[in-house]
Amino acid sequence: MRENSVKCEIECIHEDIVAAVKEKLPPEEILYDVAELFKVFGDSTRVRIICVLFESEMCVCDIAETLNMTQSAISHQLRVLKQSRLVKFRREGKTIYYSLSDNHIKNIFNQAFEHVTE
Amino acid sequence: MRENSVKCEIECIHEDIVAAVKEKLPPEEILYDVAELFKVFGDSTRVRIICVLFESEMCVCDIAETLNMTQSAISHQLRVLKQSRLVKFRREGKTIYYSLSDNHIKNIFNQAFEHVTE
DNA sequence: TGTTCATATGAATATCTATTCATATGATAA
DNA sequence: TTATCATATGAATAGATATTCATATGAACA
Repeated sequence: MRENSVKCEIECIHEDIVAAVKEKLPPEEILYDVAELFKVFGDSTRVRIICVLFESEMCVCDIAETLNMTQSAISHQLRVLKQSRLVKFRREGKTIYYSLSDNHIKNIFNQAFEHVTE
Repeated sequence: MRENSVKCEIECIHEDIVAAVKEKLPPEEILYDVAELFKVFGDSTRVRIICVLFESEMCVCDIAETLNMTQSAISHQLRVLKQSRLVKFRREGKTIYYSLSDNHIKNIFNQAFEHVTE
């Protein structure tokens, strides 16, 4: 990866700063997990599903109807959210109701809303 | 899109809840922008660049060295961050120093760190 | 116990995007 | 004014992923 360096990497590196920052960086694994979390949030369908669930628990078909998408598309995305443990669900008769399972989500989204609306 | 509905969309929709939630949802455009923001955060290289910049402003080559990646790869990703106005830069001689341009980033990342480390 | 129906899923496709490689750009320093 | 070098960029490629379509699953209810 570093093999195709251009000249500046030989000339202009501030070794002391690089070393200091390297030491302060969170573990690789944590940074990877953070990116994975944001990746889940980085799709407008999932963002819309999450915002729907901020308002009310809902079954798959209601979410699909609300967002004007197919039941299948919503179900696939709910799976992604389930695998990330961002949503939970309960059964009532034949219907399965989905809801958010984490408090951080609201905080993260509030900050994001502030950012994009300022 | 709604044409290929399966039966439940005819049978099991709770029209009142759907209508109420639809009304409360933020505008489409805002939701789209939020997803776009998270999409930028949803890449481990960009997460690492941002975390580097939490510690110190840095030139492209220093970031590349710190993260053990090529100058080109970092430059491409810095462009994405610039276009989203998440980083700013200043020139000093031949060197260009990059830094974060927004306060919300730190808050959003702190929440994300809390989420993944709990 | 069999049927119904809300939900889940597998395969296919189309779109998007991160990195590499090679090279351009353009501000600085001489 | 020219040479240098830190940075930027275009094209190509490989890998990821969102949606669709068709169909499976399995809990509830009769």
